[in-house]
Amino acid sequence: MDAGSRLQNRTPRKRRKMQRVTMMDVAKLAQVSPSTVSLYLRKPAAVSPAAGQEIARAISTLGYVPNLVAGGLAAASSKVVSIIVPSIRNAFFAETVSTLQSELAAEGLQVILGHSEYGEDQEEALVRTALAWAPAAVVLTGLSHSPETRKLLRASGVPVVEMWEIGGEPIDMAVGFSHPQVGASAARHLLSKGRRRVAFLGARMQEDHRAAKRASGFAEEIGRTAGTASCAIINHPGAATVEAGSLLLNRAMQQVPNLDGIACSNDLVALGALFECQRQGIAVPDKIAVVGFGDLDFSASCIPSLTTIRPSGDLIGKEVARLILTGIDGGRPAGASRVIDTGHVLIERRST
Amino acid sequence: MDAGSRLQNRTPRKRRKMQRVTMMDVAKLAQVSPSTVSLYLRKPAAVSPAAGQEIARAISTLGYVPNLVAGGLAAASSKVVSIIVPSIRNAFFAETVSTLQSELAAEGLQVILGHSEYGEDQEEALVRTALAWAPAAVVLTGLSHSPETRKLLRASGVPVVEMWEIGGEPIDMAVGFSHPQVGASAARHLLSKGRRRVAFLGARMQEDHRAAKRASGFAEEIGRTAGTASCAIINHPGAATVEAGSLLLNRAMQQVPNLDGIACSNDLVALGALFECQRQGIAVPDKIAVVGFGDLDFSASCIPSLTTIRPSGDLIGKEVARLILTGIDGGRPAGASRVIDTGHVLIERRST
DNA sequence: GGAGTTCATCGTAGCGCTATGATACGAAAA
DNA sequence: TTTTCGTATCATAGCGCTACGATGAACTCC
Repeated sequence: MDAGSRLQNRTPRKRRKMQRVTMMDVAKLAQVSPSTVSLYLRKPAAVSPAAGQEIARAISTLGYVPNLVAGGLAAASSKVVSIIVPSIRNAFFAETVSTLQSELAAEGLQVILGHSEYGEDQEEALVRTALAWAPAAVVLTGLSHSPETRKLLRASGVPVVEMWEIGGEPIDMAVGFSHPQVGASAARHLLSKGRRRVAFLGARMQEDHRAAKRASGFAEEIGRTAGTASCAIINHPGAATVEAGSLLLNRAMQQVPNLDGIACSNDLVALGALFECQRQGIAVPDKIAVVGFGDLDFSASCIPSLTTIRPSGDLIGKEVARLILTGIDGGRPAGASRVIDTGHVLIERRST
Repeated sequence: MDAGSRLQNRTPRKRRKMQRVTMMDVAKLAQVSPSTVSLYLRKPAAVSPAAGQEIARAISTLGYVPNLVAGGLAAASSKVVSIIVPSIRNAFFAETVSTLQSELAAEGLQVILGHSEYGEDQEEALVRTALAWAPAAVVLTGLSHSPETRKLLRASGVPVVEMWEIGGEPIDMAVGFSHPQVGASAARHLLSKGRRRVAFLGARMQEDHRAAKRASGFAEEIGRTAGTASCAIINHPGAATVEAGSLLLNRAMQQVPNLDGIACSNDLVALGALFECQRQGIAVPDKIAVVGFGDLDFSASCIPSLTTIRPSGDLIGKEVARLILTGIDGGRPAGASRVIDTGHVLIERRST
């Protein structure tokens, strides 16, 4: 078949003609070109007030909603930030994501959420789909990722922020604090209260590397002063819950005779330990001092109120947002400012 | 200037040539056409095993990541579900979102998250941007929305699921339970325990309409048996926290002499009340019985363990996912199945 | 008055993919 | 042998928008 006949029987195939209102419709009604409408939408100051008003009127008359998918394709970068956290059920990450979402939304960026359930393979899959959106940035939790994940992200050229942990080599940028130092702070605090027979109660530490690092920071600091013999690290394979706290306390008491202080990887665990002490009539802090981590909602109000370490998930969210936004505005921060230490604060209350 | 010269000085403008690996590159390497690659990616069974293998090899060699933005534009519907909740810090919604995200991710759908902070205007803005993504579905919380929000969503033709509440006219589909009935259940339970001088402790009830409905359901049921005189509804303008629970309990005791039972709009509030009782030496449940709502992590473990109502945020998430997925597969459910009642369960523990 | 300089606006080529209908090629049926 | 049918593959027209460069008109400056 020759080109002629091929051309001949080419029929203009019709496509599901969306009756979506397009920018073209707005342009026609406002008597300007589509480019002007696009320009108005992106930088209103660049079009004349007269035209601007006309366009605004047309938009509201037609109920025009811009198609960000098309915009993203044309601009080769969508107004999307992909956030991957281990679990959104975790109050820490919920707080960070919440703050981050607010800050980014204020600049017209959407948040796409994924959770990895502490699995590196799952994280890798999430990163893969995340990149498929040509996102403005990708936010990951922690510094431990599969080599493939790092490769993918590096190759993509997309700004990457790793949050909730510093102290290693970030892929691109990092915002967080040092987990070993958190453990050490807890240890020093217990030591300062004269405790020498202590334990660290953690949950899911095979997968939650950050919790594991808090534990080893704790053990190291204790070892320096009191010797390792009197420091146990107890792990609960399941999630960090109040119930896990009860179980862990009992195991700790078995393992460390005359236990007089515990640090918990999470305030929920600490609360569980507190409840268990109450149930067994163990005086807190007289007999056992308790330090938590997270400064959750209830920590100031429980009985006794909980000494804990506040990591400021909120501040992390804000800093991540700042990093992303300055990154998008052009100059990506270089050098030292690529890693931000948000620190941690020990809040002393009645439980120690 | 005539058309000729216009044509003449048209230079092929170069555009920031992304060196992104495209489907075309894969096609070239695999010696097939781009359509075949696309087809393989969408329905692998439709291409021959030989071609499929060749394509798979090319994809992995090049590290090809499909561009979902382009795909979404071409297919006129992106693989995105937009979820809008009042607050992700709230454990209820965190649970639902988490479940929903997992279920949808399994089908290749992404979740875009927004939170409205209980503001209808903010919700409207979120819906507007959500629609700009041509999402596969939009998920909202509750049945109360601004008229403009309803109009936008109806006009868009996008499947809409409203969750966490039923008992009104949904925009499209709804999954949840009746909040007045939850209040009534709590009331009946307290009445069955012989309590007659009761209060409902709520937070943020101006904005949180669902909490307000639980309160009025509670008051109504109490009024039917014990008369309204002995039932107070106390509201805390701030968020539903443990601390609010303490404050609210004190106000309730002032307002209702010989208070002997409380229902709380949230387990955190109940926990605060429990702590306050402990602090003041008020016996629970002997003197005051406490019913919560939510069955949060700590509710089974606290002292005394908390009688509460479980709304199953998890189940809601699953059902919403099911509705969305069947909707996408073609036939949108009609009639009664557009509203799913996930019910609620009262879990009796030691606090009553 | 002519040459520059702004400034607002416009025309249109892609962005990378999917959907549509066409087509090539065997196998089965006539 | 011819016709029909099915299957695998292909070519290409958009999807709706943004970015690029062009075009005039209005000003400014010698």
